[in-house]
Amino acid sequence: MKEELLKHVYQHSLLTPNDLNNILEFHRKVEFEKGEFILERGQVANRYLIIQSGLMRSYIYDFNGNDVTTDFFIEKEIVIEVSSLFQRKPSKEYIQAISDCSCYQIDFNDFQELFHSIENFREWGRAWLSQSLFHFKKRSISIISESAKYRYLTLLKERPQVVSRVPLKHIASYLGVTDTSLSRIRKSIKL
Amino acid sequence: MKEELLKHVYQHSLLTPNDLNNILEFHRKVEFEKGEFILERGQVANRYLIIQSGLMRSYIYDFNGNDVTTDFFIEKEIVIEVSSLFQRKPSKEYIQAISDCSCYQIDFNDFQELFHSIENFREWGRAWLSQSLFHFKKRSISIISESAKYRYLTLLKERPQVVSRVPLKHIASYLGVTDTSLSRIRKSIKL
DNA sequence: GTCATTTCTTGTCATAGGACAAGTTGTGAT
DNA sequence: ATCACAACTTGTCCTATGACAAGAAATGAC
Repeated sequence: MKEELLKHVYQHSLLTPNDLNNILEFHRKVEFEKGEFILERGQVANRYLIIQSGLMRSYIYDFNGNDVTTDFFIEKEIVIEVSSLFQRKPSKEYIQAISDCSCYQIDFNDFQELFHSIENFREWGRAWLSQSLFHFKKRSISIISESAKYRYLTLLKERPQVVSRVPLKHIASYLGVTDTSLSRIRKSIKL
Repeated sequence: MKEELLKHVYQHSLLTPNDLNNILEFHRKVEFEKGEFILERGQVANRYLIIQSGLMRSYIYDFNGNDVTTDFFIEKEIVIEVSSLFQRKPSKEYIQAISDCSCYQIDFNDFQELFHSIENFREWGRAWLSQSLFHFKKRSISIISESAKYRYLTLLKERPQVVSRVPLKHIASYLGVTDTSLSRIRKSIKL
């Protein structure tokens, strides 16, 4: 189970079975209850997680004091606050479990050791970061140039698991609309 | 001149003078004329640049065929399309010189060699990528939760060089408003 | 210079989505 | 079962910004 999950996450054409086993060794199981914080504003992240079951979200308070969901994390995904973890600085974001979650965690120090000792692991890591950057670029463009309805339909298509399991208001803040508007968008789709 | 510029870009507490010299060796001067493309859609990026003088922008065509500016690059900044360069895949974006530019370039293969051989260089690289990710996250949040006027004022404060040297329409598409609106925003500020 | 093209401004009108408020439904705790 | 609270819906009204169009100003080519 652990092995299957982690191999899926770290699949990268160039990692040898040996490297992979070495990497897996450093992951240990952790559990979180619904509502629990994985990271809070002001803390320096010291690990990242891979979700085996459950659902999380990251969010931030904007200058009006509204909470804005920045991302969702579901099974087989990596839960990380990149800039806090890799720049060793206090997080602006919160990460919270939306449901009970069971995860594997790796500590920063162990990650560092692997990163600097396994060339193909850093290739994997860099590719992952690049992918993530691409994702956030796309998100900006989508907010700029697509209607709220279209953005919702896209999310529905690309992340149906998220849409069906997360409270509407969090989806709304992720999409950049009010919960009222999203409720109307849903209505207009059903009709 | 070269040395000063590149040392500024690669400043990272842990790089030794020796490492730094090693890195500088692989950078060579390149020039671009106004309007010239550094990268076009469909190409796989094979280098990145550091601008010594001049100004560039990256953009993408959204699904309506409008060009959306994704970023600006000025002196002392790194011009790169991360996901194309590090995932070795065709770029979705264009990068174009807005004015004549003189730059230093490093090829992907040389970068790879340095990246995998100098531990502190990869620390620098990872920190840079993390910072960049943070920047794009902030951008999404800003588009979601701030008014167009406020976003413009912020850009004006944080990147005055960009605002004063780039045609209004590119700034408008970067901010996610029409050029008409931005023109009105400018007017309202002057009054 | 002068012509063409691009950039920017301004006007009018339309509309997506916000603000606020009231209600309804759902869910969990005891 | 019932209470409290969170989640969602719906109504009314309002505003920031878009769409389109016409003109003015700046820029560049010859």
